[in-house]
Amino acid sequence: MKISTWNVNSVRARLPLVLNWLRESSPDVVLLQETKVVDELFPYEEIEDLGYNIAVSGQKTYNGVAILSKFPIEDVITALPTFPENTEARYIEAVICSDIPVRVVSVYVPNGMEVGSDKFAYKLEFLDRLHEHMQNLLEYDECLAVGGDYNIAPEEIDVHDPVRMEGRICFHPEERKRFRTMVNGGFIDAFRAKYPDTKQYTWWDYRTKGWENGRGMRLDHFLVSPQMADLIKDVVAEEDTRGLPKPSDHCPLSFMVL
DNA sequence: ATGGTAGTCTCACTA
Repeated sequence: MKISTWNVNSVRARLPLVLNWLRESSPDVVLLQETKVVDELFPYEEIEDLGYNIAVSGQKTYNGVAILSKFPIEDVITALPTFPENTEARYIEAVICSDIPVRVVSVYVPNGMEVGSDKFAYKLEFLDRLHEHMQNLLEYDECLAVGGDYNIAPEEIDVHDPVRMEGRICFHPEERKRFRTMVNGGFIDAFRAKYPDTKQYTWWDYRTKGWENGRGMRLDHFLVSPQMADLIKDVVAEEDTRGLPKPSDHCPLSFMVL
């Protein structure tokens, strides 16, 4: 079984790339972020034709998350229960009915725009509320994978130039502290647990030609429960997709279980 | 380098 997360930066603009990737990479479960489409206009048919069930939480123009699964999807929640006043489509949770049931979350953490701005405060608040809910989920003692675009590079190894990046958006101490709190609270950073010393990015800036320059950040993560971590055989960032024509600025991150 | 690129019911906003 293979579970992937991918910030596609518009599922409609990216549809040919997404369909090709689904065919070639054939993940069993996919967590999408930044679908940028209302639920009625989601490209259900094209994706269903490849054998996927679909659950979505979308909105116009911005944000939007979804879950694709070759197994039945049950118990869908389309908002973060601990943040009811949040109206942006950044959270979807469901149970995947495979041999071993797996609870999955697709989350799109706010970017924060500029350190000190209202959007930065919103990012920190979202992370606090997310952590609160994740702690509640952890008490179920089940296979749980919270995947998505956290918009946080957790450690120095996760950015190209940590000195230059210090205190800037996605590498600010207040963001990194919250990511650490999640790990200290019992979650496992699936990629980092498997590869303690490997520099691996999942996002490269369009504007500064990050891909061409080999400069990116590791912003997309799977935080998993211990029960899930025990079953993980490997974790890979499928960065080849970033070099294709009309790419997303993020690449898929996937883990395999037996 | 307060630039640059990409996406969206756009000429402004988010990332």
